[in-house]
This record gives sequence, C-alpha cells and structure tokens, in this order.
Amino acid sequence: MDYDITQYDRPSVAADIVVFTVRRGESESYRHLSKPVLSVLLVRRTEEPFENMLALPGGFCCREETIEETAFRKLKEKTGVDSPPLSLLCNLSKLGRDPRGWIISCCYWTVIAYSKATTDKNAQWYEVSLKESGGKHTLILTDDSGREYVSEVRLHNPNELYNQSAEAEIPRNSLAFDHAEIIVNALLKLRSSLEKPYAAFRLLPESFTLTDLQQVYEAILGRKLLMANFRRKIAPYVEETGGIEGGAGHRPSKLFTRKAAAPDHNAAL
Amino acid sequence: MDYDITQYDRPSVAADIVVFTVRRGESESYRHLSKPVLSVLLVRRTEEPFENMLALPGGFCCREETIEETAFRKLKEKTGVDSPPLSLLCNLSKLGRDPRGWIISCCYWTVIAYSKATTDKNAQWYEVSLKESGGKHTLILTDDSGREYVSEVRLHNPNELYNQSAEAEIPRNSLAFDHAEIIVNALLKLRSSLEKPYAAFRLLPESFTLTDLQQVYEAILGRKLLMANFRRKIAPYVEETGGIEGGAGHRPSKLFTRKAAAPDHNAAL
DNA sequence: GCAAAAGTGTTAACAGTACACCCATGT
DNA sequence: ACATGGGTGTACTGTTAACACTTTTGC
Repeated sequence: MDYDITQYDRPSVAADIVVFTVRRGESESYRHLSKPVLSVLLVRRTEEPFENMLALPGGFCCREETIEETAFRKLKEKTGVDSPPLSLLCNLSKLGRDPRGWIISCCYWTVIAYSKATTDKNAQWYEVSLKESGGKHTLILTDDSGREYVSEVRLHNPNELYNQSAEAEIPRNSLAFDHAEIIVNALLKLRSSLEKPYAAFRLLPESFTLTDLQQVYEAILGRKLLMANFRRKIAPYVEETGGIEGGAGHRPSKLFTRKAAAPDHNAAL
Repeated sequence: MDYDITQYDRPSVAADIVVFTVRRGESESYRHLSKPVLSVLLVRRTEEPFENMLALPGGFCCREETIEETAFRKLKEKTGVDSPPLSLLCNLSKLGRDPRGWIISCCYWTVIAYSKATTDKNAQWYEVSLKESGGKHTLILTDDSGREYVSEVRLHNPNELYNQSAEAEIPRNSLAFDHAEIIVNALLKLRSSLEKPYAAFRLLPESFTLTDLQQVYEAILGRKLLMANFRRKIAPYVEETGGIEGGAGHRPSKLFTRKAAAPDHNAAL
C-alpha cells in the first residue's frame, strides 16, 4: 500500500456515547416500592449546529489517545464518573450529517450506576421510553420537570446502519443530528444484552435483592416480568449473601451478590 | 462544542474487511459428495510495514465517501465482486499498531458467494480453521498449495476489544498487524450469526439442497450437525421449489429457496 | 387482620439433542 | 445388491411461560 499519510485529506473523528442508567423514584407509601426508570444522559447544545437541542455527550479525538479514551475523557468531563467499559454501537460517516465538515462519529454505549454527580450542569438524565407500532419506533424522553421530547425513528438494518451514501436527512425532532436513532439502537442492544445479567449488575450495588434486579430488567425492557420465571433465569448468576433487607411493610428480602464464578463471567455486554 | 475543524490534528481512517466464503472441493467419486471449506480473502503485502506478510484487504478513506464505501471500493478493486452488505466488527485506534502514524482502522466482516474472479493476483482465498483449547485460540490458514500459516490468538473481551491504550503488541505470527485476532473475532461473529440462516443464504445459489445448506453451516461452525435436527431448525426459513437434483449415486434431493416472508427477514447478519 | 411483596411449586408448551429407521438412486 | 446420502419419526431433555399458592413482615 503506497500511502503517504500526509498526502491525503483526513476526516475529523469524534466519539459519541449513549450512557444509560436506572434511577429509583421515591416511595409513595411505607408499603409500596418505588419504581425505577431507565434514563439516558444527554447534553444541551450551546452552539450551532443544532443549537439548544438535546444531543449525546461526545467530542473529538485528540492525538495520543484511542477513540475509547476520547469517549472516557468526554464522559468524565461531563459526568465526573469513572469510565465504565464501552461497547461499540456504530460508525457514522455519511456526508452531510454534520454541517461543520467531514466528520466521522464512532458511537458507543454503556451503563453506569446512577449518580447525581454530573459536574456539567448542561448534562442531565432523561427518562427513556420506547413505543413500537408497525415497525415504527417512537422515542420519548422526559426531563425531571416532566417535559417530553418525542422523536419518530425509522430504524435501518442494525448491522448495516448508515452504509448508504445518500445525503443524511436532518431529523425533524427534538434531538440533534441522528442521535434519536442512535439512542434507539443502543437501547435495543442493551435489551438484547440482558440475556445475561452483567449490564444489570453494573446498575446495582454489590448486594441487592432479586426484586431490585428484576426491576432493573423491567425498566430496561419496558415490560413486566413474572417473578418465578425471572428468578429461575438469573439463579445461575447470583448467590445469597446471607443478609436480609427488612423495614418495609411486608416480608423482608434476602440479599444477593453476583456469583464470582458465574457462567460466561467475562462476556461483554 | 467550540470546534474548528481545521484546527486540530486528524487521524487517517482506514477500512479493513474480513471476507468469508465457502468453497466446494471436487468430488472424489460418483457417490461421495465434496466437502465445502470455509475460506477468508487475504492479500500479500508488497510494502512495509509487514512486507510479504498476509493481511486483510483494506485501504484508506477518501473524501466524499463513507467508511463503508471505502470498504466496498477496496473490495471491488481486489476481488471484482459487487459490494455485499457489511457488518461492523471493531474500531482499532491503539497507538503504535501501525508504524506509519496515527491511523484508525474500522473493521467490517461479510460473506460472499465464491468466485475465482479475483482481479488482483495478490488477493487469494485461504482455508480457515480455528482450534480452541483452554481459552486459547489457534487460527490456521491454508493456501491452495497446502502451505499453512498458524497464528496463536489471545482473545480480548469481544465488545471491549482494543479499548486499552497500552502499546499494541506486534504479533509473532504470519499475519500483519493484529489481523489474526480480527479474523478470529469475525469468525466468532459469523458463527453466532448462524442462529439465523441469512449469512448461509448469501453463500448459496437461489435454489439449493438442504444438504448444501447444512454443509455451509458445518464449514463455518467447524463441526458436524445432525441432519434431522438441522432440518427442523431451518425449516421456517426455506420452502421447496419443486425442483429435484439427481444424478448422484443415491436418492435425489429436493431443491429449496429461502422463504420470501421468512421470520426476521430484514435482520442483519 | 390485612395489604404488599417475598418466595415456591406445578403444569403445559416448546426447542434442542441423540438416535433409529426407512427411501430412492446409479452403478 | 449395495453403498451412499436423502428424509422422517420418536423419545429424552432442559428451558420458558403462565398461573396458583404459601410466607412474612409493618401497620
């Protein structure tokens, strides 16, 4: 390959990260449990293009760092959290998707335990809900004051996403760039990753009740699960700590941890 | 984001493609069937770095094209085949993985029906076999004259591949860069994609016998399957054409096509 | 006692596995 | 006839889904 690295045009390379968490609401009474909700971390853009619109956190690669390190660095800047492992989602390189020029965006997704410690006031958690009807997806994001941001998303073939060269369509919704579609795809990957409970473990403290775990699943999957079946399914991955969590107006729950030698322990999300 | 696109250093961006095919050997007698083998398309490097070593086909992105188009173009140049859909495998951005400079490589994988029409004599098909023992993987590539290229591969966590910043280790095997590890990862993805038969369909003509299909599976998975079980598994995805393939020294087989309205027809590989 | 949630058992349906058996053909 | 592969049935297993039921707490 006769390639002089300085001879040709080079694109700018950016990393965008879809960060999910599951937050617990407040209890309504001494008896009822609170309902956890799935949320995604977004920033409000302060400049053109898409000024004032919501967008995924991200930024441009600098020399001497890998794309993943760019993602880690940007995440740390905006949220103060330490870098969780990232999973690759897609590469976006359509011309015209960013009016600033020739920009390639590498998108990753991950989950982190909830923390209010977002050092950047611009970054906030938005509740996520996904509706599906007849192949069409509707992404609904809700901020803490109840304001809704609705995006209609037409899904491309997940693994063949964005490999057409047609001019990128500017979306007509509340999110910058094609970020609504990215979030939906990340959510679908997160959901299918729950075949194994490792992503859920990252959202919980060291010891947790099986109901906690189930509620994380339900928040992510957006539907109720049957307790008996759920417990059988995750049984190989957890073990009792011996601890008990009581104090609520009903039978106390046993505490569990993830099993050290769980099957496929090193599997990625 | 206050970013002037011209202000910062930018990396070169390349696409590398792992192209698999399944080739039929020749029949040994009028009675025996030929055994298909899984193969991967490699080029022999003609320049430094890694001169004379085997490498994945690929090349650098030019302006006005997406990364996938780069992959398509390079594939066309080297094989003469038209672009099959690509699936994203990983992004490689470790410093030091390419001595020529700051180079990010986006790796894709795909399968194409076998054709000898490789316009570039440098590009050849190599038989692939993967051995596993105690978490270690051994990739064995064999060229048409029987010469073997063996690579020991220590697999990283698939989805978290290459997100460490440590200097990339130069592999001590027959393949350039970290391409042995990439091929192994692509093969594992191809294998898991066979839960659905769409990749296998791409390797066969419009109509095929169920034994053809099963042999494609066996070549990719590297193990024998039980006929009765295999047929039940793929039954929802195929339908009889009415045709018959005879002429061999045994009962003739029915011909099948992929069912038009197969379940998950639009699913990616 | 009672509401709420923790936790267990039972059943039917389904998918995956292994194996045994018969069928149709060209030589 | 016979070797070879095409093709089908069946029994065993484990997983999943649905539902019914019991247990334990705070008020």
